Amino acid sequence: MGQTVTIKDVALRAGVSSATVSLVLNNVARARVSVATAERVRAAASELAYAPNLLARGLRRQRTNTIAVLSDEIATTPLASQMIGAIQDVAMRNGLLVFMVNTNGDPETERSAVAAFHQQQVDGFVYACLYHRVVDLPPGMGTNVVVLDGRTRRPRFPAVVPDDRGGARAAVTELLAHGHRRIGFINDYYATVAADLRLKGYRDALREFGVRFDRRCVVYAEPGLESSADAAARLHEDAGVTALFCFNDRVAVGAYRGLTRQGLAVPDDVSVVGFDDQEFVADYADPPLTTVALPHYAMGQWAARALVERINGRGGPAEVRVMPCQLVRRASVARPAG
Amino acid sequence: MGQTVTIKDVALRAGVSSATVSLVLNNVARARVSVATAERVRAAASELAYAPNLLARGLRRQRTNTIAVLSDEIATTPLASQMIGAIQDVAMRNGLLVFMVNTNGDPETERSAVAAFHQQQVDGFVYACLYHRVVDLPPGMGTNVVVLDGRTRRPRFPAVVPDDRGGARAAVTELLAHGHRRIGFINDYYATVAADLRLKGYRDALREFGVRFDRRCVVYAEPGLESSADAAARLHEDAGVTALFCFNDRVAVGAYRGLTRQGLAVPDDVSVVGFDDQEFVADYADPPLTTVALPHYAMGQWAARALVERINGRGGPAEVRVMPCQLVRRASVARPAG
DNA sequence: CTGAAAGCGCTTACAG
DNA sequence: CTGAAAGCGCTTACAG
Repeated sequence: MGQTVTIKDVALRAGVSSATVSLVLNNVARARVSVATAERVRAAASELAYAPNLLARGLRRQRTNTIAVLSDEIATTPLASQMIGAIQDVAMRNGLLVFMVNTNGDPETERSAVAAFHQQQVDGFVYACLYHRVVDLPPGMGTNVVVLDGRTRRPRFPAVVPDDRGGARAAVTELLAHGHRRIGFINDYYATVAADLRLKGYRDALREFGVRFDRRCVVYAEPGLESSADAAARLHEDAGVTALFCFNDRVAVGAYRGLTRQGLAVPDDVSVVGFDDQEFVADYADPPLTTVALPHYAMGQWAARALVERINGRGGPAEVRVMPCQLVRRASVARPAG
Repeated sequence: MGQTVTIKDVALRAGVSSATVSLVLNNVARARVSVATAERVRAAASELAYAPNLLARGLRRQRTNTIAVLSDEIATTPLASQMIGAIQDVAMRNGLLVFMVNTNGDPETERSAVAAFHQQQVDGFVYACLYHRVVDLPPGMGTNVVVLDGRTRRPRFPAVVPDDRGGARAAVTELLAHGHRRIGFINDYYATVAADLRLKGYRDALREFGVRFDRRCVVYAEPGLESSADAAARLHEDAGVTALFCFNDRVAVGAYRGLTRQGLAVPDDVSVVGFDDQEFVADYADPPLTTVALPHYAMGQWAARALVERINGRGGPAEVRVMPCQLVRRASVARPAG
């Protein structure tokens, strides 16, 4: 840097005080600067390619136009990079610069990151979760906080989560609408918020079609393709299922595999629906997988906008926004055989 | 924020000047402060939970301990999030906060981002590319710049790229070592740096094994599974290939599909090797794909470290670091049939 | 050993 | 309409 041009240089060249330069360049309405002076100032500024030092401005204004995104290693997981992209887009459009850190969910790291960003005088925080969950926020983030893909136990801040229940309902409805009545559900092994809500959505759909819930149709798969493959095979053999709703697309890929091994074809013998619409998984499956899209971009956008509102003092109440999840139809659903 | 505690509050409570507080808290060696005074200062600081305002410090020191990562929409692509993770890890360990923006490679956006970060007085830039390429950097980034997964035409800054050529050579050698002699190469449709280098690596391996290069064995696939599927089928039928080296894992998935349609099994009838080691693609393929890993984490780490060195004035010459690419053996390679 | 002063580069009442 | 002054919260020679 070294020879940076400051407001003083502009003032000198325009033959005015630096106060006047500031007033002109910031378009301060109540300051009635003569047109001629303003003109000279602008000319000088542009000739010198003057750009205000944001540190000095921030120090003086007590406002930095920066935000921090704390994430649960989110930035390193393919699924959620859309959320980050959305935040950045909104930030840019609002003249905000964004700090990003990933804490791996470690409370110690979170704490120190929050402290560091506070010292850096950020205007607000987005706390982004790797997957839909109920979180305990690190202390001391202040009041300009928005939770993304998660929510706090008590609604202290705006939060946005996907409509897992509605999405699951849509997925299972798609199967029911094709005539399936024996529908298996391979749920997540972990008792997550999403697992719980997707089960509820599964039952919702069944109920609406007057199909009785049969607990033998729901099964929990451990991580890894093999567990899902086994689950799918069992569900077909033991529970006589003609369709499968899978907790996510990766589970669905496992299910494909289990079915194929039994000599069963998707969707001719068994229909399959996934969840997430994960790129290179759902679309690369053979046949391409019908699934439910997680609205990552929309959630990120909503969160960033909510934060901007808060920062500008126009923040509403601490709403938990539930973002709809669209069904994406591809080629893994057909009417039941026979 | 509002009632933040400043150095003045600490000074008041400790009964010293703010200069002394600063000296003590920064452990300034040449300042000989009495042990008793230092003790009082530290006590006061900790009682008040004082944390220095980094804006003020930055303004004064002309050094902010922040860096900016400009990316080519890198952060929104699954492949490269490892690079970002690595940068953040190194940054954190060095007390650096990181700004992140993705410019979608738009020169206009890049320019304004660079300007904004300059105004924010960042200490340096990482210019991160989506894929290995030769780039024109936006003007005015100054001297503390490192290029990640790309390099400039002239070596002005440290840069780190993957060893595409060596990786390709390793991939094809794996095939040759299993006894294959007719080896097809489905290369990228676009004339990228990577496409060029991987072709060179392919030829290197052939040469080492005394296998003559046959141009009918190399083919270019457009984006999308179908084009790769066709290419694979053609290569097997027309060129009598028993093994396939694919530009990347996604192409390999397409190849699997084309082979399967011909009633050909991987690896019993045709062996396949990919490139990238893309999560959920290479490992989820059936059979799991032998491939070459792109060293994203290592590259990100190297870039961040090089930037730290530069910032600290210990930067060496503008080296282009070529990072080795490891072969990852899975289940898609076998000896040729018969 | 410690304090007063200047200054980093801005913005914002306050005078005039 | 415009300038001098104070102040945001630090750090760093400089005195003493």
